[in-house]
Amino acid sequence: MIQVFNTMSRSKEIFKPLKAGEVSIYCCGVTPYNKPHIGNARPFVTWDVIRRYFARQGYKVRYVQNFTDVDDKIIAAANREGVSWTEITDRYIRNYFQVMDALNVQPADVYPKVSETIPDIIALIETLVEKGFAYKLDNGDVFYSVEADKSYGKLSRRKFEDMQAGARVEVDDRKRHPMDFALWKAAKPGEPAWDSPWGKGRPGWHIECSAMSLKYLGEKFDFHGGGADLIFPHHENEIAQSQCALGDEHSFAQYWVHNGFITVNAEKMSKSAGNFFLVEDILKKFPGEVVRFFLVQTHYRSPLELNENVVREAQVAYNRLKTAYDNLHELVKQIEEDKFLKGKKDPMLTMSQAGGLVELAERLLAAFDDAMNDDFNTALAISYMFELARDVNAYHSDYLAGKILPRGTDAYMIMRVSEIFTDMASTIGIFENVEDTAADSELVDKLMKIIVDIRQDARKNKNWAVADKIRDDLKAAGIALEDTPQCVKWKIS
RNA sequence: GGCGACAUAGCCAAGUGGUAAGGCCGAGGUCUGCAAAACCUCUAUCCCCAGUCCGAUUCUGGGUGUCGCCUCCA
Repeated sequence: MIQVFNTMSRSKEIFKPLKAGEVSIYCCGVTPYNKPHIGNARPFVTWDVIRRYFARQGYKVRYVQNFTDVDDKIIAAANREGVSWTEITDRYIRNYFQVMDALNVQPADVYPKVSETIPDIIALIETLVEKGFAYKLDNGDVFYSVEADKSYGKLSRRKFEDMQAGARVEVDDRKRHPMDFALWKAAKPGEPAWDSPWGKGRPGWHIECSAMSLKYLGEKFDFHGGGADLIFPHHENEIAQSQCALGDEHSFAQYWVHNGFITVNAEKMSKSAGNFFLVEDILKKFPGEVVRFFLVQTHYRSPLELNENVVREAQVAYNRLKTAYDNLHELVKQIEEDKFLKGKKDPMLTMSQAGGLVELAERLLAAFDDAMNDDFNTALAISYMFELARDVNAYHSDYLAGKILPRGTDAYMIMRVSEIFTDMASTIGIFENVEDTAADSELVDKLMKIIVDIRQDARKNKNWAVADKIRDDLKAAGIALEDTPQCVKWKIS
């Protein structure tokens, strides 16, 4: 049973899929007019974890995320640079995919664009005009009439009177009500424009998401999400347009999920405030999976303060889990190479030494799922990974010390523990880009073996000065050596 | 002005009507030639006041503080 905090009801609700065993999700994507900052990336990582979890629970997931590629800011950027608007959108869509790839975000099933959905948008506006929810002006603009919609404001829970109408909304005498918003904007010279029943023009903001979500997910779908700043006016307006056009207040998204903001000095990161950090720049200092781990270590609805220190802490924590992950794989490798698995049993080693560990792992996996079931509480879920890591590392230490060997029943138990830990890791989306440094590993492996052998000879002769110099110099070069009872390990730090 | 959220150890961060997960940092210890890694041990009565209750950090009211939305914004 999965519970989700629904912004519409402001409470946790039991998730009931519209179609058994299936989940449909629409997440508001980006307007490709510049590079994404870390705050922009948060919803996509959040939804990536949610969809991964649903998939692991056996749901068939359909995930749609749009590009709003027709927009004032895009046109402004194109004019500023003296290039076509498509050059701007192509460039930043490409950049978006690069960044998401680095953060290990799985691709959506569909990436609709406004420019490719114009007929559907026009049809939707026509319906709204016909039903009396929208009106056309002489210049070709079409506005949505909030007064015609009795339930307008239900998501953000606000009333027109409360909104200081006119104070911060652009005054426009042509509108029937100050809160009315544009569905269609009449073309101005030099702007992208399409033919419509109201003359040449382009869609306003909001209508495109209604059209795209309805087109690719149907009149009813399970989830709609994005950053909390989209609650009003964007999602409010999407609901208004969609439900009035469809004539069904139960249509459109069933659950509204909004993530909290990333803050800098406790204040919301935003492009307009200028206090933002591009994902691209953070990735120059930290691996993508570390940045991702940093994001999911906190519950998605909580604010997340960003500074270099907290990301560095996340890196240390990430490395701790990675060590356990590597230790498990080392054990599994040992098991796979162990001839004992192929038949005979060692009478001295039949007693289970991994029994406690596998029991703990199964219990923690259940706890992990419970946490995820409770509104996708990744912070709690991850804490169980740390608990498992502790005992895995303890077992691994005993193995290195020669105290135990994962044989017989224990071999299977360790493989199960590894499976569980990997399962948890892949749900939050880490330890999947492990091949990063392995590209030229063959040569490096050979070189390291030579160096380590020389150092081992020095150690045998108690020539500590040479042994330590090799270790220190390697450390300075970014390679850490660890002497264990059985072998010398090295890793690029 | 309207609406809303949050306030937990040095830092980050979960959570519950019955005296509080996890991570970072720090201290001590085991192991090691030394180190690293790993493991063990130690570090909070949950912003303030009042109320409800046998009992509140968790519920209610008030206060203080911080932040958000109401304009583009993830």
